[in-house]
Amino acid sequence: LTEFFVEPLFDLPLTVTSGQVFRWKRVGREWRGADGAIEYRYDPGSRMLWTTTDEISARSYLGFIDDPLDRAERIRRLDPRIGDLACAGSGLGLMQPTSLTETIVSFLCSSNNHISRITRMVERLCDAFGSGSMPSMEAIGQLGTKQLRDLGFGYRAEFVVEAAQRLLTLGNWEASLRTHDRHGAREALMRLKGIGRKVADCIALYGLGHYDAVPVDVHLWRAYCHFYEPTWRGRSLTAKRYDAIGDNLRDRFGMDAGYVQLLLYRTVLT
DNA sequence: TTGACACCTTGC
DNA sequence: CAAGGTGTCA
Repeated sequence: LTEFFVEPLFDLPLTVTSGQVFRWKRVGREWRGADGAIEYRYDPGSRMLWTTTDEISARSYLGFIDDPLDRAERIRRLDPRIGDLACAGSGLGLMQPTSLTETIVSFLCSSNNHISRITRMVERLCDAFGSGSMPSMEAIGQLGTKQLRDLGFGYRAEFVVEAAQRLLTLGNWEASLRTHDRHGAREALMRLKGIGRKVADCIALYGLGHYDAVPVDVHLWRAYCHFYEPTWRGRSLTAKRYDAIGDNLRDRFGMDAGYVQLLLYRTVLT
């Protein structure tokens, strides 16, 4: 049981509501969140964070870094327009959840879906096991697709169960995924039904720590067209254009590419 | 390589 | 009627 003070520069509510994780919610005056079996509570008034893990791990999870202004300045130097967003949003953290199972399940649920429903689906899955925490991949692999449909997963029920079963055939699937580099991880993940480029890149960025992964959703597509490729406005997001966007942002921002993606996404979000 | 379409639910 | 896409098929 750990309690610590969160620096004023870090914006926890902004960070945990930015679509990187889905099990945070406001309860009265405070915020409560969960990552796998780890629990969090935060009081915005006192800026105190309470957690069942240790402070180092909690800060890593939240994407807290010591030099957010340096990162913002670094980005501003590479592209002043994006840098202005970075300076304004320097309290936004790039999260690193420890539960890879939760990240995979969450983003499997994210396709063609609302954040509010993604949250409901993940919460219901956790509640279905009584513990209230994310079940193991083994437990998920043993679920029936009907059970998940009853929990509101819709057609993604098949994706989740099949993905779990496929991963489990790897034997030590988590260690296996973590040995890959960014591209290798994406290739491996995309072999699973229900995981395309976008979902694979989300898992690589948030779940596997590949900070140069660039998930491209419809919001980032619009923002990218606005800033970098006006001729693409109104066109469709093809696989080729998708990969060109990631390559370009990596050329421009290097290992900050994933964070730039988050900034742009968060900015466009209502 | 590109575009078109269906797909479970739910929130607006 | 669209939502942080993906699979499938011309």
